[in-house]
Amino acid sequence: MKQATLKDIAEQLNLSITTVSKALKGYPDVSKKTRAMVKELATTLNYKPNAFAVNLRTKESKTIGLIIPVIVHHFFSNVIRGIVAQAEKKGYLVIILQSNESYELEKKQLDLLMSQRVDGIIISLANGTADFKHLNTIIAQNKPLVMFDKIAKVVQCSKVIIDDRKAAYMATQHLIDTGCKRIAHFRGALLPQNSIDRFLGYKKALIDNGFPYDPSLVYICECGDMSFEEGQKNAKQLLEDHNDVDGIFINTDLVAIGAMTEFSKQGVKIPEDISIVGFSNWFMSSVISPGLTTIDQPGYDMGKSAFKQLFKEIKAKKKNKPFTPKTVTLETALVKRDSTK
Amino acid sequence: MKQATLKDIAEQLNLSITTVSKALKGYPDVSKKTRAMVKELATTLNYKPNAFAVNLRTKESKTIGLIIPVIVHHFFSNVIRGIVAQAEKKGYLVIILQSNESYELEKKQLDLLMSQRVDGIIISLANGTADFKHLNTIIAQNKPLVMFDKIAKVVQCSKVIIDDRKAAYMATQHLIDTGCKRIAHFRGALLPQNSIDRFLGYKKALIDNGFPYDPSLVYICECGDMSFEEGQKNAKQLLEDHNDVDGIFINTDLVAIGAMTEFSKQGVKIPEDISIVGFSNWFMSSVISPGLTTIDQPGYDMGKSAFKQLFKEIKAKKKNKPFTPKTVTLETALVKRDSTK
DNA sequence: TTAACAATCGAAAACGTTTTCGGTAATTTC
DNA sequence: GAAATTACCGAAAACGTTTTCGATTGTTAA
Repeated sequence: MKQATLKDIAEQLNLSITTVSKALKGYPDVSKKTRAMVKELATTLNYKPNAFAVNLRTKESKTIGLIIPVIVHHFFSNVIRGIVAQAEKKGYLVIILQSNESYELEKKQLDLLMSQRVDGIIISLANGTADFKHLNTIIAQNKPLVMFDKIAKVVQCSKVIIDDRKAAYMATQHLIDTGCKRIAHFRGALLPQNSIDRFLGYKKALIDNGFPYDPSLVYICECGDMSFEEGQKNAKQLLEDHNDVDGIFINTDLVAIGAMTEFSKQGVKIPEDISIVGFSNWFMSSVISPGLTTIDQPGYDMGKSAFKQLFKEIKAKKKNKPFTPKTVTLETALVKRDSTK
Repeated sequence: MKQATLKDIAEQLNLSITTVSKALKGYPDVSKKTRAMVKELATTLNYKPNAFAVNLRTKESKTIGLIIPVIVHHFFSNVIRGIVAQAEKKGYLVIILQSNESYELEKKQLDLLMSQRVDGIIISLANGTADFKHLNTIIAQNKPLVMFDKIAKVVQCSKVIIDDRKAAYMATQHLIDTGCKRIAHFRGALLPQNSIDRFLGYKKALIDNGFPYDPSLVYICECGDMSFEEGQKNAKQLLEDHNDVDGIFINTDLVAIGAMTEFSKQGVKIPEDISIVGFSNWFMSSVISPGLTTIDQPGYDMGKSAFKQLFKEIKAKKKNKPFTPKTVTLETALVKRDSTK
């Protein structure tokens, strides 16, 4: 029992393929009787239009591609959820690819999506991506493209982001407001824009409050799979290097939790001895003890917003209307818990 | 600059579409000179075969569908990662849909995937799914189908599971071995097979060890979005109902963590007063304190295995070979941490 | 020289839709 | 009763591939 086609229905009812097609699509020039007949047979045969043929004919696939660095990640899986939910509302399917933070894979996957003729692409860049030719190729081919979170500012396409600098500023300011005098920062790798911006926000908050900026208080971690361990490692190092640090703004919750674990092990009390602010508001951060003060990064909303933006561009392209890229900046909020005073 | 087609290349080189196609696909009946010419122009034009046309012609999409109850979930996102990684190796793309634990949505999404003509489907059932007509329809249409984790035993298709009953038995036995005398169980909803099996494993371990089975020690939670809160609620209830319980086997890590939080709040010491064993081995469970003893549920491997199984069926179908459904059972292990003695 | 044979190419059909453009029959209008 | 209109239907082209089956050269064997 293979899938039924228009031809099958047409033959059984002694109609033409044309009429069957029009009956199913509600064209006005087919009588009520035949329309009913066709529709009935279609459901009993469990007819489903062949997407390949429809796509070939209409030149759209009702499918979009999504490339993200990692899937198993609270923030990104929330983004996926937002995109998938919104896409489904508009009748779109989502093909998900994981770049594994690799530039090479990212390139290949973009190619794959292009040959799959998806209607649009949403992407969050791999940490390793420093060259943007592959993205510009997509844009040159007039394929709608939206970047989110890990973006490249120089690429001319729509973007959905948070104001990392402002959020980091808020986080650092909160440490200052609660009495911290010497504030360290565990930052991410040098490349992705957000770890740069978060660092700059941290630095600016210090300077605006008349604190000296001390580079020796800034620790780098790659924030990859080993984030938790890197947090532990940096915490250990910090305790060896400095004995006067009383606050840390940490790039990511997971690193922060790693650091907290190390501090607990060494008898350093949080927040009495050291206050900590994380970034992302992972679910986990509300569950550990003490609860981690952090910046809420709205993953679901970013996904939703990214799809909405993409959808606009897809529609505009369909009507041959020009479209100027737009950058949407979502609000973040400081979530106060018990890791700060 | 739109995407190039075979026709474009053919016209520019004064060749037929046929020859261009054959040149690109390495047919032997095209001279080396023309083959080289064609390939060169193809790359400079950035030619990518139109997947719609290829699919329509070859009747396969190199795409599979995946339906899962929730995306933002440590176990499921690991499964996704396993499937996506394995699929990519074989040149397959994955369309992901989230059923939100809804039977109705699940049905619709299966329809969507069928009309999309995916080459096969991997699914983990929604909790609400008690009727399996929609699955049998897929099988009747001869579309490869693999179920994992939340399965329906009566549906005749390949399955990838763990031995929930055995794992639960192990968990309960561990509580008994470490000295617990009165052991409660927080179980999942009544429907999904695994919460039934875990319950049965718990019960059997009690009986095999000469413990009485006391239904009043079994608490139910839906294990949906509110899992953490349900864990808290059940813990509170348990403290009101019983003062002699010294061990709990809990259906899911997240519920377990909720319970632990509640116990800590009420001054109940873990594991001194009550020992706890969870299920799934979420990353979080290794990070909280005390660390949660739990059953490791190998999400990544399940995903990998599910795709491998599906791939076999797809290949078999292509060759018109019959295929008998196979059930793969993956091993689980008890991960001992500090929530048990 | 002719027949056989490679080597190289192309015409055409097919996959299943959608949509344009006519065509026929039935109905209405004058 | 002829003309105009409406209601209903179908032929055919197109979307971009893949693949079968010939067709046309030039080359070798008899």
